[in-house]
Amino acid sequence: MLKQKITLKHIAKELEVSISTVSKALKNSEEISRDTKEKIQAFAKLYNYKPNNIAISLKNKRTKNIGVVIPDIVHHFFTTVVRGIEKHANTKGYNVIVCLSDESFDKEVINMEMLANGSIDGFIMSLSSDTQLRNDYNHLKEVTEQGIPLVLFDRVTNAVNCDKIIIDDKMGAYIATKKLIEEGRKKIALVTTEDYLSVSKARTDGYLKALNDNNIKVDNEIILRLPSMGMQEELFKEFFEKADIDAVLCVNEIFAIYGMRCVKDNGLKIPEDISFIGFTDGLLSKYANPSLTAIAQHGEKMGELAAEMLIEKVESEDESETFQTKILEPTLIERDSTIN
Amino acid sequence: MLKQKITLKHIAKELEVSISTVSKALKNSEEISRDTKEKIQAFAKLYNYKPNNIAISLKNKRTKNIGVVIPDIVHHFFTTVVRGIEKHANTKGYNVIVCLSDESFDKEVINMEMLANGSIDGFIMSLSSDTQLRNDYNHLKEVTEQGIPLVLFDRVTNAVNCDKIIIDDKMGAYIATKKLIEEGRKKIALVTTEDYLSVSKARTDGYLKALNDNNIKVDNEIILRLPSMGMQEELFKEFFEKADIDAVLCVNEIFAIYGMRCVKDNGLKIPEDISFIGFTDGLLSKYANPSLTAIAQHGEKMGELAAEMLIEKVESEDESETFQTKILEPTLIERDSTIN
DNA sequence: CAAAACCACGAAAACGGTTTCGTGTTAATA
DNA sequence: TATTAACACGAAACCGTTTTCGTGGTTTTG
Repeated sequence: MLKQKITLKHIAKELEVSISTVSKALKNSEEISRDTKEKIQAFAKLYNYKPNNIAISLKNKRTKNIGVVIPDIVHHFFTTVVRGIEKHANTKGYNVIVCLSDESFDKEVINMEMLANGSIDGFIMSLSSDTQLRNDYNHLKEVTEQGIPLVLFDRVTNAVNCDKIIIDDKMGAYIATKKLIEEGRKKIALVTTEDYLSVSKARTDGYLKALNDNNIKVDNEIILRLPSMGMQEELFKEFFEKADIDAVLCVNEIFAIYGMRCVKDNGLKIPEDISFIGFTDGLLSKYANPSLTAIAQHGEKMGELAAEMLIEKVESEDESETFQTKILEPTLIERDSTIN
Repeated sequence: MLKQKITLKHIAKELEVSISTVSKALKNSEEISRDTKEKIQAFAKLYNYKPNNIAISLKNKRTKNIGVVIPDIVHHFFTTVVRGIEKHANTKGYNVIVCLSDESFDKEVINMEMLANGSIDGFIMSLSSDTQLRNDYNHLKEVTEQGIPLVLFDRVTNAVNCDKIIIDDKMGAYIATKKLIEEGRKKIALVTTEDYLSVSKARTDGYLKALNDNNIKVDNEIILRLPSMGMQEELFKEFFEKADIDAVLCVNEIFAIYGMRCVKDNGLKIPEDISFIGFTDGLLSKYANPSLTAIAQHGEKMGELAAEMLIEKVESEDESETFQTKILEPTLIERDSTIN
């Protein structure tokens, strides 16, 4: 016994007026007489009429949907970004369609093609590692060529002309390294991933610059480059056993937490003997023991800004192809893994 | 210089055939001659024709979108569920629209009303705490009365007739408590939230039952009920200073991590002096120090199953109103915060 | 009192597809 | 050769809106 959704046609038939009259009456058009409008509006309210979004989308060529394509959602940073996007989108009456590329190029392409066929008004995305590795961005270019606005965040590329929003990863690594140097650390290790991830590269650069600026010689022996995001426990243990270091900068939380555990197992005290700073101020940093001094990425704000930039483009009439790249400043959150 | 999306109409005009012929040709209809089909298909391929999703949705009254409404996304459990949903939905050609209720009744209502007007084929949701507190489920009933399939997960209610999927929280608390008892613990504390959250209540029940089954008297002095999800540090410290306990069961990770820190500050050793078990096996449990023995909720599987149940209902023709409640079994993941 | 202006509403096209039904042409049958 | 069947395609309705344009009836104006 379903309460079928009521349409303009139903109302029109019931009230013996035309569909156009109903449509206009519900929009409070001046064309329609007071009496008729009241009658129609009352009827619509009584039967809880709500216009069909799909029909409106078809007519307006506007879906009020934003497509968000990210590599992973079980990842604190991306999650906070999604929250930021959703938050802003919601206030503007937009819904968020989330697609996961799972770090795979193919999935990224499929998801985008799917959504690009009318399902969304614009994209917000962060590149999969696979995509960055292949260096193939044709799927992004196709989308922008069709006039669909695109905002890239965090993992971006120069190969595509669109709005971008990143945090200054180089600066983040720089201030983190500087902090360690100011503590008096001389042998600062870096734990990172291989360079094809744009962010890892930038962070490494910041680390190197800080060392150079402070006349500390770079020692490749105390830079650990992990082949992928997966944890390689042996590599870790081995590194921390033989490395002669008094501070560690890690490009993510998990590396930092894991590193801290290794050095504690080796009998070192944090932060007395060795300091740690990790990227991405997430749950782990906050609740680690000792709590981890971290570089905050401000994911939520990033999401909000991305949504704002996108919706602005979506709703603006002018087709001018001017794109901006916003750079957010990271913040050092001092906790117990460094000396205050 | 935009490459406008090509439509059937464009193809029809260009090839001087009717729109219907183009439509049929692209579906490889027997009605159309081999020659014409080849010509049309070649042309469509060349210009990369893809049908407009919105138009198809309007015609079919099927959007191939699933609406997911959850209280929060920056929460490991919900995140894993979303991943599970997305994973299954993706294989079935569905997209996932994520809406956050932010634990607010009003937002939950608004989001559902928004999506219910044709944007989605069905809902997967977990109730906001506000909704559970008010005990008002009319927005859910309206949706189901309109014939929109609904699957409730984790935070569910008996007040609504629909498919549900939960984990056996009572059992989870029971096996956790039992594990602690088997370790020889006698004074097992419980750290929980107030009972209006269905899951907290079930977990408390399991805890109580395990104590009863093992003839341990319930001591209300060692049960800490926090008013909300927000951390109340003082309450924590106070509790752990005065409580005479040798084990702790916490209804979430954060409570457990924080509790562990408190008792360590008090000079106790984990797990020698006191054991900890926490609910929701997330990142924190894995990377805590010591790592936290936890009750795994299997969020991803839950999401997959929810999506499966929903899509089944969406695609099934029969209108039979038979609903099922699936109950997943939680698992104890033993780590270093308990004695093996 | 005829012409112009206004009012209140309906018809129809449009958005981009799918699908049913009809129809003109050719080929097979009686 | 007349009849019928098969073939290949087009017209039109439909999904639920919005919006432009037209029109019959009433009111104002000259």
